[in-house]
Amino acid sequence: MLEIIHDSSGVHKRDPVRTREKLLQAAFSQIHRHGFQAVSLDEILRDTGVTKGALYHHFPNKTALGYAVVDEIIGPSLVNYWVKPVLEADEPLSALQEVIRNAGQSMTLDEVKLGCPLNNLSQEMSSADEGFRTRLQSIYDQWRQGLVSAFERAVNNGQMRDDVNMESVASFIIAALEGCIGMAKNARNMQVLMHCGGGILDYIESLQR
Amino acid sequence: MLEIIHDSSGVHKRDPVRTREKLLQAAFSQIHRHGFQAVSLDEILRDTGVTKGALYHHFPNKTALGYAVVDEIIGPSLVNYWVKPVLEADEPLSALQEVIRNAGQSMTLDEVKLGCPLNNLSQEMSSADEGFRTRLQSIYDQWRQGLVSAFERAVNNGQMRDDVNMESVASFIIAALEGCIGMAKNARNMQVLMHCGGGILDYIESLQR
DNA sequence: CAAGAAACATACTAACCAGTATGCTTACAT
DNA sequence: ATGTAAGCATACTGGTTAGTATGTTTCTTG
Repeated sequence: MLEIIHDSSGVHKRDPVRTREKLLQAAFSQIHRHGFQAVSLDEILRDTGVTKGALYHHFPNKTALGYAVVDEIIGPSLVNYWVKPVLEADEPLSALQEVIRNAGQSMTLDEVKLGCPLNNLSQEMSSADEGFRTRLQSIYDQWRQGLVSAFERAVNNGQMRDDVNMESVASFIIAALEGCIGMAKNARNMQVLMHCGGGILDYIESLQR
Repeated sequence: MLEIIHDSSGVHKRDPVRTREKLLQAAFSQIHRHGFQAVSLDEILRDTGVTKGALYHHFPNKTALGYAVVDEIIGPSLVNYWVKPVLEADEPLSALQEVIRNAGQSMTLDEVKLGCPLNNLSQEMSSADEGFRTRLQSIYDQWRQGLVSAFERAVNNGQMRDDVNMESVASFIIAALEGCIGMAKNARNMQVLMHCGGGILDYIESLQR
């Protein structure tokens, strides 16, 4: 009666690496939108066209899928976007300001509404699941340590004041950034993001010498 | 066979006001710990000893209970703790610093682990339920407007620089505060809270004249 | 090419949870 | 005191969800 019209090739090619990647991406997207606990595995399966058997072949349970999203997507992309450019720059403070400005300008309202994946997950899961908390914490640690070593270079180059506690400054900047995005997310307002971001830029400016 | 040993008086006194209050408090506590969506109504009923019939007599559904927690508990307590003292003080900037210092010192590690109820709920619910978002946003608005009018007084008294955008400053301070608490919550670490808080205090100091 | 393992597919289960139906009890107004 | 409504109690329902059981197909390797 009904022809099989799916997969035009007529052949069921298998690509376990790609299947796993599709699951990770769909899971990330869903988690970003709804939070980990509110995510339905069935929804992920619908999004990807993968079946339950395949999902549970690649991941032992929902939590493991969440961990993989943190380790393989959220962590690397944050380091890549926020840490690496600052770490590699000749003028770390200016580079940091540039990254922040760039984020503020390139972010769409839709992205603002979703908030920062790292902060979202932290707030949701840190008290519910220790495995999430430690994984997310290690991302924050990388971020902070990246800023600190960038600051050390800036001080050595005579580009930055040396009368500040670099750990404190790094923590404060990260916290302020997450706070700004969270604020703008709730307000659904780009201007709030810009206002807050401006405060951070001013603060960083005050570290320059 | 089995005597009724509960309620020693032997009489079932009714106190609808108190019943409602118990539900609100238990709901607040559960929401603070687990987030709104993860809260089980059955758990609230267990905590309070109230039955499902009573709960649904006082609240039409779970969402309405959540709204009431925001309107009647989270909002008032935030205004009372963070806004009123600053609004009434002779020296608003110093008063704000004092409130922040006080919060940092009086907060226990357990409280830090739970995070800020306002921020927790915002991050969780702002994209999931518009009713929550607007209610929480109006709390943030009260806070911000409170700070702005405090700043206006400070400027008029010659206690504060007049070359800053007060809305921006207020937004930035609130965002930084929430960011700090969120950071410390995930780190489960009082020192992180103190470091970040120190950054905010320094920033406020830079507004003084 | 055969055999075993990896990769998937389908159907099912058990638990949980918000919400409902229904009936009983206390309080209050007339 | 009595009728009526507010306040509360209990049992149930329908839907959803993570996870499992079991079978089938594709791939790899000797």
